[in-house]
Amino acid sequence: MVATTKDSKGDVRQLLQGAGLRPTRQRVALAGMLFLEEDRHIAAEDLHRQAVENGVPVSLATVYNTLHQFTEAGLLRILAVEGQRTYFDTNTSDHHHYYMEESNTVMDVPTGSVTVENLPAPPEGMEIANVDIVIRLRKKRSGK
Amino acid sequence: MVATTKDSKGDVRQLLQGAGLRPTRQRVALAGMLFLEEDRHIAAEDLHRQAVENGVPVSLATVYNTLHQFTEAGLLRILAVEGQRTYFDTNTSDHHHYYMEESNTVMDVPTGSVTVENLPAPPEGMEIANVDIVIRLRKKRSGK
DNA sequence: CTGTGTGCAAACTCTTTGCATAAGT
DNA sequence: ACTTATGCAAAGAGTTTGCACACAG
Repeated sequence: MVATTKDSKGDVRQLLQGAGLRPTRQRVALAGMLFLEEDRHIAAEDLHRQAVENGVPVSLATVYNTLHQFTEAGLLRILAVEGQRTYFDTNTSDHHHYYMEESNTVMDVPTGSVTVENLPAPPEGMEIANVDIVIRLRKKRSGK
Repeated sequence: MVATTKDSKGDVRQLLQGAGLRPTRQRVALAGMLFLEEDRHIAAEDLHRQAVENGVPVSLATVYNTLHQFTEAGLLRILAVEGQRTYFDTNTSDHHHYYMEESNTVMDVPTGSVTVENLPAPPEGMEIANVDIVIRLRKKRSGK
């Protein structure tokens, strides 16, 4: 193994190499921000801002490229929430989401807490790729 | 309550007036295309193209304005599907969708055929605005 | 008539792309 | 060295906006 300052950093490099991606500075840094923390739902601009704040010089175009490369490698998943922004989800397993319009925020619904029943058979010749559930939340208004 | 399939043109005018919208030519024409047919899932550009093909001169900006006005009036609903396009759904009742990436098409899931169980309580101070389920479909591969 | 709606084009946001330069192996 | 990734800026898609003119009531 390579002697690096942190185990986790080495793991990130392996993750990238396993996906056939060169572990460049930018990719290692972005992968670190994405995968060493809790599950995240993030748009390209947010990740770019965070990278710059963390002293990682990376261009927005590279962030977009990288996010798509990670998605193709199966490390990320694209989230379907309304609006023009594309959110990427670091949790690629089967789970669902809360979406808050006011704050433009996405949160995981605790795993296993929603079940879908009576899924109908899909149309002829098609199969279900996945099921996404978005629970849209609003501020509770008591006496407006 | 949405009167569905077979309204007359007069009903469309009433629909608009009931929503506080002047029944202008463009709005009557667009409403006709939207509400006199089966439930539709349509993007602004598609509706605009259809209008022009039908000999209704309307600008794209007006189509956008109108779609948003209809949405505010509760006649339409915005669909959350991935991608940068905004789809409007003429069926505002509780139902869910198939989405086919290959053809960029949205279809209704037959009403009542999906039930969601165990919906978790939303976070403090929030309430559920609605629940959207998108069932993503892909072509079945024979060897499965 | 009076006020609202429409059309046009420009502005805006998010995302992608082309090409020269920089970095990784 | 040789190849692939990055950065920049410009282009692209989709959507919104401002303002003069047109139309509905």
